[in-house]
Amino acid sequence: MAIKKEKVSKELILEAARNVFIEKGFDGARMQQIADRAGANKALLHYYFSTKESLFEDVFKEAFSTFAPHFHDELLKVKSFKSFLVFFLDIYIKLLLNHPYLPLFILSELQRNPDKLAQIVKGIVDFELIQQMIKKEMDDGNVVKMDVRELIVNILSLCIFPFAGRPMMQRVLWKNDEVGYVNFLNQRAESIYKFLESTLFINN
Amino acid sequence: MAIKKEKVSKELILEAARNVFIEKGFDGARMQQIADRAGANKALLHYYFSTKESLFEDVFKEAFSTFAPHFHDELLKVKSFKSFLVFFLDIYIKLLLNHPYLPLFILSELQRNPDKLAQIVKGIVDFELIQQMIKKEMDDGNVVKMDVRELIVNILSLCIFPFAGRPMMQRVLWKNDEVGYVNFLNQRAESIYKFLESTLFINN
DNA sequence: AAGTTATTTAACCATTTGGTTAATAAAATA
DNA sequence: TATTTTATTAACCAAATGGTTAAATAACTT
Repeated sequence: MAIKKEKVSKELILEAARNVFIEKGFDGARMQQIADRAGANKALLHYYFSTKESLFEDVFKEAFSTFAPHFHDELLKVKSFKSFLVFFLDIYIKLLLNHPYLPLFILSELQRNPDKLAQIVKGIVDFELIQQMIKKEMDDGNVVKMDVRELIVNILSLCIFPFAGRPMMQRVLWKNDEVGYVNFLNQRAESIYKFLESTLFINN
Repeated sequence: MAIKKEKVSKELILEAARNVFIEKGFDGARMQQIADRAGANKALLHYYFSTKESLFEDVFKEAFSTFAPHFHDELLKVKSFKSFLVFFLDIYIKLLLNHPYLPLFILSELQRNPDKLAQIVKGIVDFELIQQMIKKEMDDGNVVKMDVRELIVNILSLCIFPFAGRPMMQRVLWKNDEVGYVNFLNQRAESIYKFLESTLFINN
């Protein structure tokens, strides 16, 4: 049986690199494995992306952009923090369901190489507008007063940890029942909202 | 200046291995670096711990035992979920403050090698008693009714994520102000309690 | 079609890495 | 003290790994 030869290109390599790096991390990833998964010769990786570091940086930057919450347009359209929260939880949990390995990948690579990688992704994420918006809602008496950054960390904790901590949580709390855990994750946006509702909102 | 020769032993090697593995992960760790940091010859690592894998497993098991919440005695002594929560947050956040790199280490290694490592740490962590206790408190009307496992995940999220997500959170929300972030972490036990109080407890 | 450029590959290469060996030094034991 | 066991080391080794090179093939240009 002849080996089916497909078009090999920069994009196929990037795609393979994404998979391998996110699965194994920078240190665990092998250029040969990326080449194999792309159906390409290893030298071709160096032809398009000069070094492993450089290829990784491309992957990381893109991954970070995906993972980092973006607020631009929806922030402006929305009329209260309450509806923002509903909206945000919906899209962000959906995103994590589509990219469940991103959190741990981003966080561990960032920890292993904080300065260099932070440099690479500088300016991609910006919480300024959100912070202002929440602050205003607190001043207006719609949201319970607390440290805004703390509130954001709490919300992100509740979103991200179930994905990042899955290898542990699923085992010890769901007795390794994958279906059950996926159900839990699928409900996550609503669960978080319900959980937070009574804590956060005044005049409800 | 003569090089000071100290006693080199199994414990020094383990100590060095702990540091290096937790800092770099299994794939990023180098036996030579562990040897150097222990002030020992590389062959000595293989004398005491036969392979890198085996040395890593020892380190991982110990690290997991430290990281995993333990409930034994305090669970029995405590009279309500409310006081349990106060107690738990205090000791667990203190533990994380003392071992801030553990969460990301455990979680990423567990994700890279779930089955093997889960096998190694099987039985170390057990949430059964806690779940029963919380369930009873819900039935008694002291705690708001919800899925118990979900509640536990929420609490652990709020505890662990600020540490695991520090490389990202500190930059984007604290503008890389280390002192500010450490303050935040130091307050964490109280903050979490205050945040949860209004959500969780009935008749307060 | 001829010439030029871009893509792709097989074969190498130097370095790093986990691991081994055989010999030495230090303790323990008799 | 003599001997046996334990601890420690320098020197190696084979495999793996990121990276290079020079040649071949395919794709454009003219």
